[in-house]
Amino acid sequence: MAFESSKIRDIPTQIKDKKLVTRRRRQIVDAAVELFLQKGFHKTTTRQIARAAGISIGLLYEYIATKEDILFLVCEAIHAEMHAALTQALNRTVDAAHPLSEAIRKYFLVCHRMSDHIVLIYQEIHSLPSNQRKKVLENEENITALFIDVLENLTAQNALPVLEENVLKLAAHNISVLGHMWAFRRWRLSASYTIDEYIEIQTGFILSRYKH
Amino acid sequence: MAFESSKIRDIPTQIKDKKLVTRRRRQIVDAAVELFLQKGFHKTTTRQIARAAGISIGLLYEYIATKEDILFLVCEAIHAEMHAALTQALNRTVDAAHPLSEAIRKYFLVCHRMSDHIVLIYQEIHSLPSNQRKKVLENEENITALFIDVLENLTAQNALPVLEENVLKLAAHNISVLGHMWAFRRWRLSASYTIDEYIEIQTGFILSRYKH
DNA sequence: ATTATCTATAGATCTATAGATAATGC
DNA sequence: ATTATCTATAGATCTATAGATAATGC
Repeated sequence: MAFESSKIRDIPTQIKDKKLVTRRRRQIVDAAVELFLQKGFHKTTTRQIARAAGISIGLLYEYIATKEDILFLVCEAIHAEMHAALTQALNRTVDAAHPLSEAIRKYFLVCHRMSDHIVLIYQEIHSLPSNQRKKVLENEENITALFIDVLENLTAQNALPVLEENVLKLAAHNISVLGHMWAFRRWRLSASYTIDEYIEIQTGFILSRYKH
Repeated sequence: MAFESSKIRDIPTQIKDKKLVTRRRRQIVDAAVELFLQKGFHKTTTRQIARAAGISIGLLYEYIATKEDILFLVCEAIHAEMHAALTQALNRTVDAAHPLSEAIRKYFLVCHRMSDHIVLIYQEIHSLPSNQRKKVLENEENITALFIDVLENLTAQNALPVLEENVLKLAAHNISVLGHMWAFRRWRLSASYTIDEYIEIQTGFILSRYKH
C-alpha cells in the first residue's frame, strides 16, 4: 500500500528540499509498514527499514530523529488512508435507501481491507512518546467524529429517531469499535462469518437501537 | 494485585520443589505485571524484573527459559483472574430480576477494575511466540464462551427470545468487546461517561436487540 | 550429596552519529 | 559552495549462561 503524504508534519529534518523530504519519507513509511506488520516495531531494526527503503542508515537519520518518529509517521499514514477512504465512501451514501446501513457497510469494508494496519495501531501506540501518542489518538477520535456527524445529520433529516446526545455519541463509538473488532478478532470470527455476514448481523444490532 | 497460580503450566524449569516453583513464579509475575504496565514488555529488562521480584538474574532464569515466558505467565495470570472474577460474579446473577443486565454489569465492572491489564494483553500478545499466543487467545475465547452460555441458558428458560445461533454468538462477542472498549478508550470515554453511565447506555444497546 | 541461589560476564545486538564522499545548481 | 548521501563505528544496552557459593535434608 502506498501512503499519502499529506500528514507528514512536525518532524524536523536537515534536508532542505521539501519535495524530497516528502518522497523519502513515503519510501521510509512504506518500507516500515511492511516490516512492522511482519515482525512488529521492536523487532524491526532501523537498518532493516533503511535497506527496505533503499537508502543507507545514515540517510535515514537525516529524515527522522528517532526510531519512534518512524512509527509515528506510520500511524499517521494509516489514519490518513482510513480517513480518506471513509470520507470518500460516506459522501456516496447520502442518497442510499438506508444511509446508515450503507455507511456502516462501507466502514466495515475499510476495516476489513485494513485489518492488519488497525491491529498494528492498537499494538504499537504505546511505544510512542506521549505527545505523538496523543496525536494518534486524536486521529482516531476524528474517525469516530465522522460517525457522530452521520448520525446527527440523519437525525436532523428525521431519518432516525432522536437519541440523547450521550447515547448518540456512544453509538458512534460502538460502530467504530465493532469495525475494529473484525480486525482484532478475525482469527476467530472469520471461522464462523464471512465479512458480509458479519456486516449484516452487526448492522442488525446497531439499528435495533433505533427500531422502537 | 496478587495473582493465582493455578494456570502456571507448561513452562519447564530445573527446580525440583513444585511449591517453590509456584511461589517464585508468582513473585516473578507480580513484579513483571507492574513493570509491564508502567513501561511495556520491551522496555522492561529481565534484570529489572529479577530485582523487583527480589531474586537474582541468574535465579530468574532457573524458573523461565526466555523473557517471553514471563510475558506468557503474565497473560495467563490476568486471564485466570478475569475468569475467576467472572464465573463467581455470574453465579450470583442467576436469580436477579434482569439476569442479562446483571451479567453485563458485573462483567463491565471487572473490565473497569482490570482496564490496564486488558490493554496490556491487546498490546503485547503479538510479542509472544505463536504457540503461547494461541493459548492466550484460547483463554480469551473462554471468556466469550461464558457469555454464550449465559445467553443460551436464558433463551432455554424463555427469558430471552430465540436468536439464530450465529447471531447469539456474535452478541456474546459484542458484550465481551464492549467491555474491553471501556478499557482501551477510557482516555476518551471517561471524560463523557462514568462507568455506571457507560454500563447503562451499553446495556440499552445490547438489550434493544431483544426487544422487538 | 543435592538443590537453590548468586556473581560476573560472554556474546550479540542496535540506535544514532561523525566524518568522508558524491551529486547538484549557480 | 551547498546539499544529499554513504561507510564505518562509538557507545550503550540486554539476554542468557557458566561457574562459584550457600542452603537443605538425609
